[in-house]
Amino acid sequence: MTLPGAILPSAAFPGMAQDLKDTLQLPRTGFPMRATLAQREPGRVAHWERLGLYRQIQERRREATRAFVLHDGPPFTNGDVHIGTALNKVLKDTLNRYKSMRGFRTPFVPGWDCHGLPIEQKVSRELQAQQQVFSAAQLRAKCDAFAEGWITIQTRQFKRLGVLADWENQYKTKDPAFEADIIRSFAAFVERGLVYRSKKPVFWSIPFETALAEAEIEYRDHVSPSIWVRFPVPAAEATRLNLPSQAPLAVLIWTTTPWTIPANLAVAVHPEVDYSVADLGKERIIVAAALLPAVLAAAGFAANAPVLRTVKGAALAGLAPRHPFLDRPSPVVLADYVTTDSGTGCVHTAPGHGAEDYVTGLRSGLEIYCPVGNDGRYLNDGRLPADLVGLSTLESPEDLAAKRTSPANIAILKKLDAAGALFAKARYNHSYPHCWRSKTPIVFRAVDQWFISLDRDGRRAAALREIGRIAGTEGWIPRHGETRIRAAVEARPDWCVSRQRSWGVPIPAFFDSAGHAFLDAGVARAIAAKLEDRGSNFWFEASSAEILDRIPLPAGWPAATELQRGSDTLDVWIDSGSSHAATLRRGIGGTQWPADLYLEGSDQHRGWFQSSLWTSVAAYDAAPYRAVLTHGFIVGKDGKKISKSGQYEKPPTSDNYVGHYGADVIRWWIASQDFREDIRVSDLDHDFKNPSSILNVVAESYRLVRNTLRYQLSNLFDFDPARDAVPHKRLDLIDRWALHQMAVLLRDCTAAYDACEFHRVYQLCNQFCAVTLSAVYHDLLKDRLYTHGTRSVLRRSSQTALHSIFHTLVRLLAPVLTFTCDEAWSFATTGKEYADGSVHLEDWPAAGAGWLDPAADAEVSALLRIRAQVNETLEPLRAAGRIGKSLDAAVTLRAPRGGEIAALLTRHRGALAELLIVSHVELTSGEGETLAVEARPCAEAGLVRCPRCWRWVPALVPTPRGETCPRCAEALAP
RNA sequence: GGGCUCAUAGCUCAGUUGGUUAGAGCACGCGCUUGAUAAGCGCGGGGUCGAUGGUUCAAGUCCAUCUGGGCCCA
Repeated sequence: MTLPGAILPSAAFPGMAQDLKDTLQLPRTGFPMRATLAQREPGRVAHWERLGLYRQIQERRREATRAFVLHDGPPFTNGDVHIGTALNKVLKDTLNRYKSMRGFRTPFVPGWDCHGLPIEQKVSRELQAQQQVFSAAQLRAKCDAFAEGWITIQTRQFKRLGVLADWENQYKTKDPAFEADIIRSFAAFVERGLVYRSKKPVFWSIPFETALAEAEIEYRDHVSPSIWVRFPVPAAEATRLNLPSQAPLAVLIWTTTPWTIPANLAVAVHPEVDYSVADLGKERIIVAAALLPAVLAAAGFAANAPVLRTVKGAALAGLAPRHPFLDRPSPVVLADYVTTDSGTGCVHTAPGHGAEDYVTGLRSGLEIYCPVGNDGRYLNDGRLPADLVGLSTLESPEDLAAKRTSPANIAILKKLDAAGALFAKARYNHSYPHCWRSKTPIVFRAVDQWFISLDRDGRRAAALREIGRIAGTEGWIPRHGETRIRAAVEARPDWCVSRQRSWGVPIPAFFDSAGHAFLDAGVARAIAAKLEDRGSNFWFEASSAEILDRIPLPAGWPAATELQRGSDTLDVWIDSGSSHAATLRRGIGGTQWPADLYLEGSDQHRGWFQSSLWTSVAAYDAAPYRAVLTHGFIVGKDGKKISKSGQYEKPPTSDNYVGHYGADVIRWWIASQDFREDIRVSDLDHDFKNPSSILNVVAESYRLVRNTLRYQLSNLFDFDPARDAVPHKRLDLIDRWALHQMAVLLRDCTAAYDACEFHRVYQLCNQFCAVTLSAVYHDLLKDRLYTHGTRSVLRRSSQTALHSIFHTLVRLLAPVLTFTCDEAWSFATTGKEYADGSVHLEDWPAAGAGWLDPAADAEVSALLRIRAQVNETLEPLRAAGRIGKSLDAAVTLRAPRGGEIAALLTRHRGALAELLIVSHVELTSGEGETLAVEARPCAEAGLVRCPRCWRWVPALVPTPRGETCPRCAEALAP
C-alpha cells in the first residue's frame, strides 16, 4: 500500500494509523499538566495537616546528631501577611526543609510580636469612636483580642504559602510565660546595674497628661508668638573672646515657644557659619551674617547696620551670655543642625524641651531641665521666679478659638520686655503638632524615663566582642552585615526602655509619695513569677500591696502600702529581643540556645539582631545566634519601594499574590532572585497580563519544570525499578551522559543550598530542565521510549536513567517547590495525587555510583556540538518547506580524514541518527579542516517513511498490522 | 546630610586573581510539529556592562567623582 517516496498522510488511513498508534508506549500519567495551583494547593495544605507532616519530619530526625535551629523573628500582629513577610518566611521554610533533608533536626518555632503602639492606637481609636471610657486593663484586653485575631489570620496565610512550623508551640510576646521572661530579661539589666532613671523629652498631651507617639500627632495650622530675644554678653566675656565690648553686646536668639525660655540652658551655633557683630548704635548684636538683614527688618531697623566683626561659629564656642531674666549663664555650644534658613542662626537650646536640644544637652553635659509639670504648669522648683509658678503652657480650645496664646507665653513676653530682652516680636503662622484626641497643641517636655546604660559593666565591649567572634566564623551573611551591626552597636546611645503606654509589659518599678523610684532585680523576678501565673493584667488591676504580697522587699524600701506601682511599659524591642530567652533557652519545641541562624531583613541590624544581642549579652554574656543571614527588601519592577500603600489597586499581600499565581510560583519567584539585594516583583494590576512581567516569566519557568517532571513520570508508567532497572555499567551512552549531568547539577545545587544561594538553584535547574533535558535528552528519547517494545534494553536503559533523574530532581527542588514536588512524588510512588508519605520526609538525594562519568560527558558533548551544526543546516530546508520535523531529513557528515571528529563519529556510527533525531546519517571523509554537513529530504534519498515510528528507512516489511520498518516489526512481534 | 549597599540584553542571573568578537535561561521575532498538545523542537534578532575621568600594553573587572535605587540613621 505504501508508495515509495511519499509521505503517508495518516488522515487518509485513520483506522490504520490509530491501530499502529495504539501499539506505541505513549506517555501516561495522572499528574496534570495544568497545575491550577491557586485552586489545588489548599488541598495539599490540608493533606499535610492530616498527615501531621511537621511532626513526622521532626520525629524522623529525632535522633539526628546535628541540629539546625533557625530562630523565627516575630512578625507584628496587626494586619495581613505582606509579600515581604512572605518572602522572609518562605526563605526560612526553604532552608529548614533543605537542612531537614540533609539529616539535621530542624525544630522551627514560629513567633508573634504582639505588643506595641500601632495596635494600642488602632484599638483605642475604635473605643474612642464608640465613646467608651476604658481602663488600662480593658484596653489591654481589647488589644489582646485584636492581636489574637491577626495571629489566626496570619497563621493561615503562612500555611497557605507552604510554610511548615511548630504551630502548637508558637510563641507570642503577649503570653504570660513570655511576658514573664521579658521581665526577667529586664531584670538581668537591673542586676548588672545598667538601669538608671533620667529625663528625656517626649510629645506631651496636657489635657490627657500623657506622652504621645509620633503616630498620635496631628499637624495643624497654628499662630505662635515669634520672638527675638537678647542674651546679654557681659563685657568681661566679650573681652575674653576678643569681641567688641564698648557698647552692650547680646547674642540674639529666635523662638516661637516663649514658654521654653525659662528652661534655656544654652545657645547653639553652627561651627562653620559666619556670624556678624552688627552695630545698631545703642547696642550690638551677634547673629548669623546671612540672617542679619532679616533680623533687622523684623525689628524695624534699617538694613544697613555696620558690621564690626565677622567670626565663624566655632570661634564663639564657650562664650557665656546671660539668661535674659534668670541669674545664670547660657553658654554658646556648637551644633551641626543649626541652619541659616530662618531665625538668627543662634538657636535657643532647652534640653528638656526639644529633641535636638536634648541631644546637644547630652553632648555638652547640660542638665535635661524641665520646669513644666504633667499638668502643663510651671513647677515650683525653687529656680523659677515666683510669678511664673502655676502658669499653664496649655492653649485650651477656648484660647485657640480666641486666637489667644497661653498664659505662660504671655507672662514670658512681659517678663522679657521688662528685662529689656525683647528685641522684636511678631505673630507666626506655621504647622504645629497637636494631640489627636484633644486637638490642643502638644508640648515637648522631658519626663523621667528608665534607661539602660550600654557602657557600664563592659556591656558594649562585650557586644562588640561577640560581633567579632561571629565574624570570625563567617557568621555575618553577607559579610558586610558585620559592618552594619557594628556601626549600630558602637553608635547607639543609652537605651530608653520606658514607654508611657498600656499595651506592653509593665516595668516592675514602684514609687513613693515623693516620687522616688524603687526597682530591684529580685523583686522584678518575683513579680515575673506572679504575672506568669496570673497574667500581666494583674499589674494593672491590683494594688501595690497585692502585687508585692509575700515578696520580700530589699533593705531601704518603704512598706508596700506606701508604694505606688509604676504605669510605664517596656520598649517592645525588649519583648522581641527576649525571644531567645523565652523559647530557645527553654528548649520550646525542641529548640536550643544559641540559635544556629537568625534570618531577617537587613533593617534588623538596628532592630531585632541588636536588641537580641543586648539582652543576651546582659543575661548570658554571649550572642544568642551563631550566624545572621539578611535579605533585602521587595521593590517594584522599577526598583522603587512598594511598601507605601495606595500605590496599587490591590494591596501587596501574600494572599493576593498567592491567589493569582499559587504558592509554588511565588516560592519559585523568591528562589529566582539574589535575596541579599533588592528583590523585584511585578504588581498585581498592570503587570498581571504582561507576559514579560517578572512573575509571569517565573510562572512560565515553573510550567517548564512541571512539564519536565511530568514527562518523566509519564514515561515511567510501565517501569518497575526492581524488575526493569538496568545496571549502571550496561546503560546506554546517552543515559550515562544524562546521569552525569544530573550528578553535576546535584553537586552544584547542593553547594548553592549550603550557601543559601537559592537563585543559583533556580538558574541551574531551569537550565537543566530547559536544555539538558527538554531540548536534548527528553527530545531524543521519545523515539526509543514510544516506539521500542517493552523488551527493548535501550528503552529500559533510558527509563532507568529517567527514574533516577526524576527522584533526584524532585527532591532537589522539594525545598522550594514544596507543593509540586510532593504531588509529583506522590504520583511516582503511588500513582495517586495524595500519598501517606511525602517527599519532604525523604533524604537528600545522593548520586549513584558511576553517575559522574567525564568520559561519557566528553563524548556526548562533542556529539552535541555536531548536532547544533546539523540543526543549522536543517533550518534552510525547513524554511523552504522541504522538510518539517528533523526526522524528515537525511544527513551526510563529511569529517576531515583521519581527524578526531571522524574517529568520534565512527565510534558512535550506530547512535548518530537517534542523537541527531534524523532518519539517516551517512559518514564520509573529506580534506577540509572542519566538519561539513549536508542535508536533504529523505524522500529525495529514496527512503520510505515508517507509519509507526515516522522514521524513513530503505524499505518497509509486512506485519499483521500493515507495513512498518523492520525495527517496528520486531517491536510488534509477539 | 551620615553609615551600609546595589547598578551587565525586555526580565532574572553568570562573568574566577584585569587578558580573544561579554555568556545563559526566560521573554520577543520567524518557522516546524501535532505521539509531552493551554505542551514540544529549531533558528534568529537583541548589550557604548548606570555616567564621566583615571591607572594599565589591556578595564564589565582596579581607583576617583557623579547619577539613580534600597535599608538604617539624622
